Amino acid sequence: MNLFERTGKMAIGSRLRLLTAKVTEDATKIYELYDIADFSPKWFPVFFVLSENEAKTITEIANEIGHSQPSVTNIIKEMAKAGLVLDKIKSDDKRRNVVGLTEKGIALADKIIKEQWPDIEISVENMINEATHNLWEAIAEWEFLLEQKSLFKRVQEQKKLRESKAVEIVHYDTKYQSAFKSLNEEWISNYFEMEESDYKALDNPEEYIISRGGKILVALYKGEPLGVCALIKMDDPDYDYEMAKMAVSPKAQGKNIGWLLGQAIINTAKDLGASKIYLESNTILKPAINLYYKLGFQKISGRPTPYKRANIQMELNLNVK
Amino acid sequence: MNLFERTGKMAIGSRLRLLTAKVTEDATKIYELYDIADFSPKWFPVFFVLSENEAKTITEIANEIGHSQPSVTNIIKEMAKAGLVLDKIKSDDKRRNVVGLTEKGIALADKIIKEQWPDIEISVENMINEATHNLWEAIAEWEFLLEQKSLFKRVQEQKKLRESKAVEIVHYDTKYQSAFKSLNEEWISNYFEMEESDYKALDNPEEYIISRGGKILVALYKGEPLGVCALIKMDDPDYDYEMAKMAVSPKAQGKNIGWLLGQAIINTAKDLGASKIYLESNTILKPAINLYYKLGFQKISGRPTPYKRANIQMELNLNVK
DNA sequence: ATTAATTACATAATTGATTATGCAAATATA
DNA sequence: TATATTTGCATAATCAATTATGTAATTAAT
Repeated sequence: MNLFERTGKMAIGSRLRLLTAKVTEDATKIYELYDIADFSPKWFPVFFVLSENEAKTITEIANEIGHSQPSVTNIIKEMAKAGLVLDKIKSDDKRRNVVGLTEKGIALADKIIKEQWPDIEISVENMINEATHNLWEAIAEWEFLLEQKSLFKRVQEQKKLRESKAVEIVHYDTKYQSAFKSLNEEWISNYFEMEESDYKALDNPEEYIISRGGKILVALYKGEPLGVCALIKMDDPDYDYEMAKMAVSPKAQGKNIGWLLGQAIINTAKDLGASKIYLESNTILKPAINLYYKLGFQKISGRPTPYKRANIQMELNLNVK
Repeated sequence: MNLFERTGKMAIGSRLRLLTAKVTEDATKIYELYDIADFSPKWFPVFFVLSENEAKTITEIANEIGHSQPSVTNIIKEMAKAGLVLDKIKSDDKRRNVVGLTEKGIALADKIIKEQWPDIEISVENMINEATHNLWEAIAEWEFLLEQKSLFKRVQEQKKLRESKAVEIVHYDTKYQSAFKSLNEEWISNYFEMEESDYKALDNPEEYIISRGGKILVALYKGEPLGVCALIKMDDPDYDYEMAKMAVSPKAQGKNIGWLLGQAIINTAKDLGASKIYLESNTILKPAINLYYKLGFQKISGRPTPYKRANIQMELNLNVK
C-alpha cells in the first residue's frame, strides 16, 4: 500500500510537496524544448505580471504573485543580468525600484505566450480532463477555504470538539469536595482574596448549597475533576438561582469545559423550573465574562452583594427564547 | 482577477507551491497544540515509516517516502539528536545504517497517533468535503498520470501536434526547385556522395520526374519549404511508383513533417490508382527506415538498383487494408 | 584471487525559497 | 518645523530540500 494511503490525510503537506516537485521537475527541459535558454522557470510569475502591464515596483510584484519581497528582488536581479528587465526606472519616490521588461524581454514574452503557453495550457487541461477529480478547481477551493480559516484553526476546533466529548458532567458527590474547594480557591486567591463566605460554601457545600435546594455539577476529564459550578437557591422574588463558584482548572484550557458546565447548569435550572438565573463577577475576569455573555447572560445593575470582589452583575431569563 | 486565472494552467507549479506553503505553514503550531515540542514537522514521513515496523535503513526510508537519501540522512541525524531514533543499529552489512525508534520515539508515536492524528484526519477530511472537487483524490490521480507520462512528454507531444497542424503540403512548383535540390543535397552529401542520377533528378525535376508521370510534394512550415518528397513513375510490372528524394530540414525536426509528407505521397499514389509503391534506402538512416516501417512499408530483397548507396529495399501494398 | 563494478551512506555544494535586519526616503504627528 | 513612524528595498542569515562527490563495504567478473 502506498505511503499516503497509510499515513492518511495527516501527510497532505508532504504529498503536495512531492507533487509540486514532480510537476516542476522538467520545467527547464520544457523551456529548452522551445529554444528558450537563459530562462529560469522560477522567473515565470514575475515575468508574467511584467508582461501584462507597463512597469511595477518590487513590492507590487511580490504581493501580486504571493512571494516575499526579497524573493522578487532576487529574481529581478537575475532577470536583469539576463537582459530581460530594466531595473531602477526613475520614479518620484526614490525608495521605489520600478522595473519593466526590456525589448528582449517583450520579445521573449511574445514567444512564450504564442508558442509555449498554449501547448502547456492544453497539456495540463488534458491531464485535468483525464482525471475524474479536477485538481485545478480543487486547488482554487482550498485556497479559498484556507483563506477563510487556517488549517491550524480547524485542527484546534477539532481537538476541542473531540476533547469536549471526553468531558463528562456529573452531580456533586462528597469525593469531589476537595476539588470543589481547591479549584475555586486557586482562581479566587489568584485574583482576589478568599472571603469568609467563600470558606463556608467551599468547606461545606452540602450544608450551604445542596441542602438548601441548590446543585453542584462537576466536569470530569478522563475521570479527573477539572471543573466545577454551583447553582445556589436564592431567596429573592426576582431570581430563583444564582450561578456561582464556577472554576475550571488551567490544565483544562481549550477543552470547552466552561461552556459545557454553564450549559449543564442552565439545563439543570430549567429542569428545576427556574425562570431567571443571577450571577455576579468581576470584569477583570475577561474570559469568564465573555463566557457568560455567550451563555446568554445580560448585564444588570443595582443589586446589593455580600462579595467585595463583585463589580458586575448579570442575569439570564430562561423564559425568553 | 486572480493571478492564476490570468496565467492559466501554465503556472500550475507555482500555484501548487503556494498551496503547499499555506497548508504547511502552521504545522509547527499544530504540534505545539498537542504539547509536542522538539519535533520538526518535516520529520513526519520518516517518523511515520519507522513507527510502522521495526527498523529500516536510510535508503529504504528514502525510497519509501520519496525523499533523496541525503535528506533522510539529515533528518535521521536531527531525530537522533532529539533522542527519537537510534542510529547505526548493528547489521551484517557494515555499509548500512539501520535506524529504529527509541522508547521515547515509540511513546511519541503513540501520542501522535492517538491524539493529533485523528484530529488532523478529520479536519482535512472536512475541508475535502466542504469543497466540491476532491483535492486528495485529484492528487492521487495526478501522481498516477505523471507516472504514466511526464509533463515534459505531454507538452512535447502537444507541441508536435500543434506544429504539424501548421504544416501545409503543396504540389511542386518551379519556385521550389532550389529547395528540392538543397534539402536533398544536404543529407545525401552528408552521409554519402552525390551521384550522377541525383543531379539529373534534382536539377531538372520537371523533366525527370513530373513530365514522366510522377509527383513532387513540398511541406511548407510558415510558408517556408522544409520538406520534400517525390513519387516517381516506374516502368516495372511489379510497382507503379517509387517513393524517393524524401528530405526534411534538420530545422524542422520534431514537427512530424516526414510522417505528413509520407502520408500525403501515399494518398497521392492511391489517387493515381497505384497498387504498390517501392523505395530504396540505406540502413544507416535509422530514423528514415523507422518512418518507412511506420508508414506501412515492408522490407523486400533482390531488386537491382542504380544507386550505390541503397542497401535496403521496401514496398507498400496499397490494396491490403 | 584479483580486479572491477555496485551499493550505502556521509559530506559538501547548490537551489529556491523564507524570515530578520538595517537603512534611506517619505509621510504623519506634535 | 522637528521628530516619530511608516514604507520600500537590499542584504544577510536561515531552512528544507536537492544534486554532486567521495569513500568504505560488498558483490560480480575475469
